[in-house]
Order: sequence, then structure tokens, then C-alpha cells
Amino acid sequence: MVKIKKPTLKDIAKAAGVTAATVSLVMKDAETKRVSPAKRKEILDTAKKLNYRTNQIARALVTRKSSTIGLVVNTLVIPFYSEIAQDILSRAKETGYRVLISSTLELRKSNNPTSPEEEREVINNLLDYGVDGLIICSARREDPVISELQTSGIPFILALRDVNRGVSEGTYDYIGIDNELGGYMVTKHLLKLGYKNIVIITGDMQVSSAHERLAGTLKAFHESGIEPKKESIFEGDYKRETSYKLTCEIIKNRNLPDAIISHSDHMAMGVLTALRDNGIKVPNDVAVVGFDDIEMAGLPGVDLTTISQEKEIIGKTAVDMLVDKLKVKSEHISKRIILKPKLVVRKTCGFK
Amino acid sequence: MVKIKKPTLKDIAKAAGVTAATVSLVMKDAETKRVSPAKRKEILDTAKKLNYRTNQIARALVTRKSSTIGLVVNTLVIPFYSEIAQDILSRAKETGYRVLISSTLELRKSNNPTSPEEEREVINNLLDYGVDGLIICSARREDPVISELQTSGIPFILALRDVNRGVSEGTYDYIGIDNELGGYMVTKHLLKLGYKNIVIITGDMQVSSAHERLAGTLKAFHESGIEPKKESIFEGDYKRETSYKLTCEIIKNRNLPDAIISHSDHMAMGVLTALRDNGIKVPNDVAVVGFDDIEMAGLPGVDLTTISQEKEIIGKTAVDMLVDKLKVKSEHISKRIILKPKLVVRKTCGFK
DNA sequence: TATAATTCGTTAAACGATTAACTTATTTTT
DNA sequence: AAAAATAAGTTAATCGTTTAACGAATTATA
Repeated sequence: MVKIKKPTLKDIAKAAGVTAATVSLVMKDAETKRVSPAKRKEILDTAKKLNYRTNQIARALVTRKSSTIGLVVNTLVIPFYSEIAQDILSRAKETGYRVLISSTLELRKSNNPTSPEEEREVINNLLDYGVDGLIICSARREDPVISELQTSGIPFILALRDVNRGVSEGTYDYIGIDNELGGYMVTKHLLKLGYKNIVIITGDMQVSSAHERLAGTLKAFHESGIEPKKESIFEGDYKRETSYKLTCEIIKNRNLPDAIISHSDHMAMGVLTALRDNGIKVPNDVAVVGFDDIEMAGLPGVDLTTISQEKEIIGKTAVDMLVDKLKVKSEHISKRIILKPKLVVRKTCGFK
Repeated sequence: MVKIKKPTLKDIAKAAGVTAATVSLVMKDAETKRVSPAKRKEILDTAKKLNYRTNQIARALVTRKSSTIGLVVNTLVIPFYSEIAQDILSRAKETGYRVLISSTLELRKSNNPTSPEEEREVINNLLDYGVDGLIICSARREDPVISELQTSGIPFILALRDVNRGVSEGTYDYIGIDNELGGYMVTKHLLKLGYKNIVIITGDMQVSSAHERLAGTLKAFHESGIEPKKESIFEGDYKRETSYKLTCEIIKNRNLPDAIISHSDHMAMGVLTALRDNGIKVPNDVAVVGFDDIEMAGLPGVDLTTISQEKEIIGKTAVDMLVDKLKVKSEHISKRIILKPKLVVRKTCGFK
């Protein structure tokens, strides 16, 4: 079980009777004009025979490019994120990149939100390893780390979660959906169906998506002349356990609402479980709507009404935006892509 | 928006009035005896002031260690895998490693199983980038690439999917559950409940887990004097769409079975959807059982009876096994960890 | 035919760290 | 006081590529 030393450029060079530089030229471009066809073939053949593969570490050191992108995501345990992560992986491979994934939060271990320090550390770690750019799915509305990144000049794309603009001078490259419109649509839908006593379980309000979704709901309320009550808004954090607990509290402490808006499908699962555990029927007793349209939402028996984001587009486009940026090195022309949400009506409310 | 050049060892050295070598010593061990306390402090201070971070690419080139592990997985879209991936990410971070994830299959694009060539390419890509070792969750029973890996001496751990031993001389490091026992348990459970006409939708039979699970079922059949019928075994591939289609076929072509064993929860979701779409009640008309105990299985409304694998342990242990191997460089003492499965009885069969 | 241009390849200096071997100065031991 | 040991830091080679600059040989141009 001896570890076989991998052949280097030098080895190929020696075997093919040329210098390493020549081999390098050929390895980078098998059709290069810099080397005669005869030598080229010779080099290509011995490279294949000796099973040569270029050492990307060495290459990265001198070129300062690693063809690697860093993905920062809170957790892969929430299906919405893992689905996007897969899309990013696939698209990156197609475009010749590798992906270093870092999760900022160990969902199963701690309960505190990620601190700026932790986030900074995660990102620095990725940068230490020479990633060419970053896709960040974990930004918070007030996120000092993002503006630091901006000034440092590392190319990055924000996905799903935006930071509070206005505070910072420029805007960041961003792809996500129109969360406010989503919140508006889902609320309008409930109002149209005659639901009056609506409770909202928000996502982490430090995160733009939750903030915007709530704004959409409030806008719909306002249009219908409804005064939102403080007691109808429960601050969650995108975690299932939290929404479960909050729903149990709601059931215990107050008169039951007509309908519950959850800021993510994942949390809606917690809501549904809590309702079920307390013998409350959906949608007969309480209607429930979610956000994201994750795979689970469409399962038989779940049938959650929700707002759909086009996940496949988000992951793919995030990669494309980043790769573009890496290739053309254009002086910051900030690009923002906001996708339209879609209402998917299922049995937990409104399906006839 | 000028990209600021990151300081190097030399920069720190110059600023602190020493040579790069000395700085290197201190950066690797802030308490090293090789450098006097005074200089040490001086170096540490200027490093902090200039915001120095060691360039891991350069370091990896000379040390031939990157503190990176490669994870090869079929897809992150199947929650079972993404959950394990997250555990691997978390544990890797705890032990000071980074994770390069590569998926072998673009589930959403193609339908062909991964070929050895593709798998080889994926793994080589990871190796080109200098990963110290691999965790492989995508092995097939007959997998030439795995034995190639073995002879090349790269440390790796197989997780969840084993390769056919006996063929190869040595055995591989492996962590997974006792799939045969799982198949046996779930079948016994059904038989005990009085189900007679049991249909099996297998996973990809090129994969050890499906193979072993089926063996377990057949063993249970045998013990009960039941002759398994060819027509009761449907070969699936762990994909939801496939199990959906197969279930529709079953419904159309034959007398309905008592019970359906699905070789994964993910496929069981397809089974449930197909049954529901055809107006068949679970468990009244047909009982359904799955494998893996993914998060969805426990959702209200789904309540799938299943065999649980201790996912957290698998991911964590896979990392630990690999890191051990990387650290001690022991001459191949092959380690195999087989976890006991657990039957989780829910409403789709046997819950009273 | 002299000059210019092209072709094919080489030389050598990076890239940013690590580390064995070496100085030089100081301290200990005998 | 001479020899040995230790301390504190430096030197220089190395990891495996890339790439600008160079040179010799050949071909094209004037």
C-alpha cells in the first residue's frame, strides 16, 4: 500500500524530452501554436501514459485563481437551502468551478444566531483557501461583514437575503424573490377567502426576507382597512422547533386565529404538527400558509398552500452572476435580480 | 474599489524586523520556543495589525496537506443526504477541516446512473485540488473506482454504501447500518401484523444498501415459509418519480398488495402520492413502510413507519474515522462500523 | 541578400509558505 | 578556561506551476 507519487510537469517533461514549461503550455491548451504538432502529440501521449493531472494547488498559487467558489449558507438541514446548494453545485460544475460549502450555523447544536464574528471567520476561512468568489445565502439586514467584503474587493453575490441598503453607499449584487409581493399575495389570498383573525409567525426579523414578507402582509392589511395587532405577530426564527412552540403558545393563551401565516414552509411544518398534536383541524379550524414551496409542502397529507420561489433559477443564476463577475472583472456594475413569487394553492387553505 | 493585496509572511517579517522564516514559526505556534518572547510579541502584534492570514494554498503546496476533505455524494436534494452532509460539515469544522462537496449526479437533469468514468472524474477533480481524504457516499456494489482509490493510497471512508467485498482483497473502511437486519425487521413487522401480499420497491440494486435490505426481507419471508414471487419485487432506483410510476403500474396491472415496502422514505413519498392520487387509503387499503427516517417521514399527515438510521452518528463518525486515518497514517487497519437499525412505527402501518 | 518576422522551445523568476541545516552568541558543564 | 549545550534566528532549498522574456533556427519579405 505504497502511496504513489503523482507525476509532475517535470516528470512528463523528462519523459517527453522537453522542459516543464513546454509541457505546461500544452497542458493548458492541447492545441497551442507555441508547440509543434509532433512534440505536442508526444507530450500529450506521455501525459496520458503517466496519468498526469495538473496540481491545482500549485497552479492556484501562481495564477491566484482557484476555480473554486465559496458557498456560505446557514444550514443544509433545511431542504430549501440544500436544494439551492445542489443547484449551485451542479451549475458550478457545468461552468468549471468547484464549491467549498460552509455553514454558519450548526442547527443541531446551538440556538444562538450567527454572530458577525462567526460569519467573518467562516468567510475568512474560505478566502484563506483561495476561493475566487462567494455566494452568500446567510446575510442579515445589518451585516457589517458584507460591507467589509465589499471594500476588500472580493467578488460576491448575495442570494435570498439582502442587506439593508441605504446604509451603505453602493448596492450589492443580489438575487432573490420579491418577498414583499409574496407576503402581500398570500395575505390577500387569505383575506379574499374571508379569514379575519390572522396570525403571523415571522422568520428571523434580522433577515431581509422575513422583514419584507411582513411588510407585504401589513400592506395588504392596510389596503383592507385592517389594523394589525401587535399580539398577532409572533417573531420566529425560521426554525421548526420555534414555530412549534409558538403555535402551542398561541393555542394555549389566546382565542384561536382563523389562519396562520408562516414565513417559511419549514416553520409551517412545525405549525401543522403543533395544531395536529392539539387536535385542531386544518383547514377547517385554522388555515395555514407557508413560504418557499419546498418539496415537503407538496407531499400528500401535507398539501401546504405556499408562495413559490423559483429555486432552480436562483441557484443557477447566482453561479452565473458570480462567474460573470469573475470573468469580466467589470468595475462594479451592480446587478440585482428579483424574481416574481407565485401563489400555490393547496389544501391547507383555499383549495376547493 | 481597489483590491487590496493581502500581506504575506515577508511583509510581516519586514515590518517586524525579522525574516519570513521566523514569522512562519510564530504563526504556526504562537508559543514556540524557537523565538524569544519579545520578538514573538512583536511579530504577533504586527501580524494582527496588518491583518495577516496565512495563505493556505501556499502552505498546502509545501506541506502536501490541505486540511480539506472531499465529500462525494449523489445529490443534496434527497434530504437524507443533505442531512448527513450537514453533519459532516459541522464535524469537519470542529476538527479543523474544510469540505469540498461534489455530487455525482445531477438529479434534475439526467436519468442515467453515474458511470464509473464520471465518478472517477469527480474524485480526480477533488484530488487535483489537494483534498487530504475522501468520504464517499456514492459507491456501487461493483465499483472499480473504489479499488483504484485503494491502490493509490488516498485515505477514504465509505459511508452508507459498501462495495462488494470478496471480490477485492482487503476490505474498506466503512460506516453504515445493518441493512439486512433493517429489511428483516421491517418485514417481520409486516408479517406479524398479518400482511401477506407484500410488494417491495427496491432501491438501485447496484447499491449495497438496496441489495442487503432485500436480502433481509427475503430472509424474513423464508423464516415464515413464504416463497417470494418475482412479480412482487419491483426494482426502483431511490428516486421519487420512479417509485411513483412503479406504484401506478402496480395499481393498474395487478391485484393490489396488502403492503408496500419501499427501500427509502424518499421513494415512499412517491408511493404515498401515487396511492393517494388513485384514491387508495393508507393504511386501510395498503400499508406502507420506508427506510431512513428522514425528517419528512415524521411530518403530521405523513406519519410513515420506517427503519431509522442514526444519521447524526454516521456523518460525525465518518469524519472522525477519516481524520483519525489522516493523523495516524496507520498502515491500513480497516475499520468497519455497522449501526443497529431501529423500527419506528407510525400510522402508515401498525400504529394503534 | 540582407532584414524582418515567425516558429518552437528554453530560461529563470515568481507565487507564499515550510523546514532542515546552519550561525552566532550565550549559558552550562566539567 | 575549554568544551558542550542551548537559545535565537537566519539561510536557502523546496513544493509544482505559470509566464514574461529570450534565443536559435527557419521562413518570409523587401
